[in-house]
Amino acid sequence: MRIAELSRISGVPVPTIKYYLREGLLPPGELTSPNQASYSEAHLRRLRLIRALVDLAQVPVAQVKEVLEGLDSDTMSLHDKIGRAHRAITPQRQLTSTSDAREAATTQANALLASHGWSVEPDAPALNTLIETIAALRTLQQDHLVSFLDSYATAVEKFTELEVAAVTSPPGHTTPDQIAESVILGTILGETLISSLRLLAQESISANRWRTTQ
Amino acid sequence: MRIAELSRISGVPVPTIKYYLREGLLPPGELTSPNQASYSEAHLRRLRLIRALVDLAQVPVAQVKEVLEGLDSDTMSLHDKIGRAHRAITPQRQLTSTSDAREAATTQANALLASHGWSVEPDAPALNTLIETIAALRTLQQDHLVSFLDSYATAVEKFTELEVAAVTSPPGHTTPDQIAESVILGTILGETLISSLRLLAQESISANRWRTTQ
DNA sequence: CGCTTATGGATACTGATACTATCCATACCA
DNA sequence: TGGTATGGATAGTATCAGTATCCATAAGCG
Repeated sequence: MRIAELSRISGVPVPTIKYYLREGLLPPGELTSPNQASYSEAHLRRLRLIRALVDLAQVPVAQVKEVLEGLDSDTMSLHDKIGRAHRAITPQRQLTSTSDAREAATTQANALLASHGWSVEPDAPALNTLIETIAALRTLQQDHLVSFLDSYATAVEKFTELEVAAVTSPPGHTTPDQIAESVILGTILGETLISSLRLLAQESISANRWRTTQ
Repeated sequence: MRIAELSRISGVPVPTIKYYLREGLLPPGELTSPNQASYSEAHLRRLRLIRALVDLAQVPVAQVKEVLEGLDSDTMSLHDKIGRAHRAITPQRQLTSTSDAREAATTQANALLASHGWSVEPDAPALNTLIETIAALRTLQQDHLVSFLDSYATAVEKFTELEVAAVTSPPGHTTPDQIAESVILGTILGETLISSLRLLAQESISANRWRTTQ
């Protein structure tokens, strides 16, 4: 198919497709002549994947590129591909807390990891976020939220087990490529899914509880 | 205190504080003379709140303003304040799915809400996200993830109950203002917290399972 | 065959966002 | 009393995610 059809089917404007091609998010079409290329189903699928990450999961275009390069690699382990995806969806946050608040939060975060038997790299992107968030909540005197961390972690473990189960026992497809794509989509779009479910649950509970009170 | 001290304690540059003042995120200091103002502990606290929302939760500045205006309102119900916060952290997403995929996803989303007894407004910001995400996952042939939606929702309910408990039975403070702030922080920073915990759990499980395989 | 439309590739432009930088008249501080 | 800080206003900057324009060529139609 040509670019106009790709655009029509996907709903993505032609200039935007050209932009993704320029940025290397989308591999070039197969050239049939110097200024004519044909795009395949794989391009359509890739384009849809890009839009899901950009529009739904709000992943910056440059990070989407990183994720896709990981997906396309055939030397990288699945664990490393997941690491790339994690780095892509975790914004680099500067250290905003004071050093002693940060130290206390670090201790608490490490204790939490240890008590749940989670072993992660000390420079895991999410670890910094966790530490900074704990520090911020403490500084803002919201310690009660922090005290629920452990229960949060327990509930989160359930998610992750579900996800791993969903992905390692897939119904039909089983090529490593497809599994990798499932895992990455589960990681990234799963976030969007959980977030929206949480907000919906909150809205429902909140409506019952606080609609009339101040 | 003066602006230099506010900057020093908070770690936020003076020009940035001025920017927040201009944008109305931070109320003006009390003028002691035409070009001299003094800032209080309340300003420091508000500034920290702004930075937590902007830096940690990645809420756009314009949306932070919305949230704060909600917090400061004394006529708005807590439920409406939460609604503002939800709108602030849910990006307005254009409809990207085809209309029949969207229709199918809508049906499924509504069935999910019904089966969990969640009643939400039909224009709840998160509902659109949920629908679009389901539609995208189906289009990308990731139905197995969709089939776990129900278990996700069950796990999410636990979160929300925990959060409501954390907020409605606070240890010390109980003024409506403080409760509102706690709820909004729980809603927004809770998202950041859960997200980072999920990534950490994933990394740990992934390391054990997929470090060596492809 | 000729004419309109589409295409690939390159380059330039745009609008939004979140700051930074400068200026200036005044005020505090040693 | 002179150097630094301040409030307020205005202007400038960097980044991001597209859009727009151009051009030479190619495809499709009559």
